[in-house]
Amino acid sequence: MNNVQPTESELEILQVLWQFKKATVRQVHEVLASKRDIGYTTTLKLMQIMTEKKLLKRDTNQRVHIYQPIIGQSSVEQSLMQKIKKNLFRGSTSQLVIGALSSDPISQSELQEIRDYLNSYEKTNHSSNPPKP
Amino acid sequence: MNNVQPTESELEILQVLWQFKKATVRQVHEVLASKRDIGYTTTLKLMQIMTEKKLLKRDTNQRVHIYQPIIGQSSVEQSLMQKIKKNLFRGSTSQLVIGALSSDPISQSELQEIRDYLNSYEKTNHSSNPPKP
DNA sequence: AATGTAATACGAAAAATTTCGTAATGCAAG
DNA sequence: CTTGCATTACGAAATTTTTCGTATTACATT
Repeated sequence: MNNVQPTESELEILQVLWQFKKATVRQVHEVLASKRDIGYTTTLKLMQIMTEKKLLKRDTNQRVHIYQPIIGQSSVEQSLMQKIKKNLFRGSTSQLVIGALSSDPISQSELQEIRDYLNSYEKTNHSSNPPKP
Repeated sequence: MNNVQPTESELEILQVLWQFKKATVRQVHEVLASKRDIGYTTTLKLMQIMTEKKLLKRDTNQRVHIYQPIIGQSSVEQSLMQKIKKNLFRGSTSQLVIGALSSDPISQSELQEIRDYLNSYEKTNHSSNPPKP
């Protein structure tokens, strides 16, 4: 369940489904339509294609189909970040992180969140010279 | 010089040019071709299109044209990271950073690099409650 | 000057993604 | 039952991105 590369539009839809857990086409469409110009059948078609691609599954027992994401948010995050790291930061995780940090001003509380994460990371991971690809 | 969204292939080419500072089509092509199957004229055409789009500039004084990137690596990094943050991390910078961190194991030295960055960041930026979009 | 080589120019095909029109279907209200 | 409405199914157009074939041009070698 690794190298998933949803398209731009597919990501929009996954976003909604990750949040809602499950939803009808109409529900998803309403969210998309609130953000940009898009027709209902476009949303429908996309979700149908995503179902073929096994990005989503659907329950067709009811007249109104219920869709659910199959792939998890974190696995998509992972592969997207890996790709960016590879394509833009020459494979350097620290550069990627620093790039993320400089993408915007950040609040003290967010800063603290990150420090906490770093600390916990260090505790659970003692390998002083981890693998290089 | 902000919202640049190079395509996948365009990014490959920018990568090379950011590294080389300037290069001919052949030089760029050789790098791409070492990584994947691609024809010379494909590389050429891409670079010509990128020149039209003002992603690159070229010196046509010589028979062999010399290309240079117009957009900087950091501005592309910025807009890419912004986009991912928005589309995948619901706008949270700290989540983005944590996502970057968990994209792979990280070495002590890289970890230190990040801590250093955080420290310097805190020193130069005293706003305790920065803007939210 | 003629020829061979390597470069650019250009158009268009191929592939991938996004969009939507139209038809078919099932359900509910009258 | 029939009409109206909201849904899904489906095909294909439109758009964007990638790819490459062919033509043209400039230069170096002979």
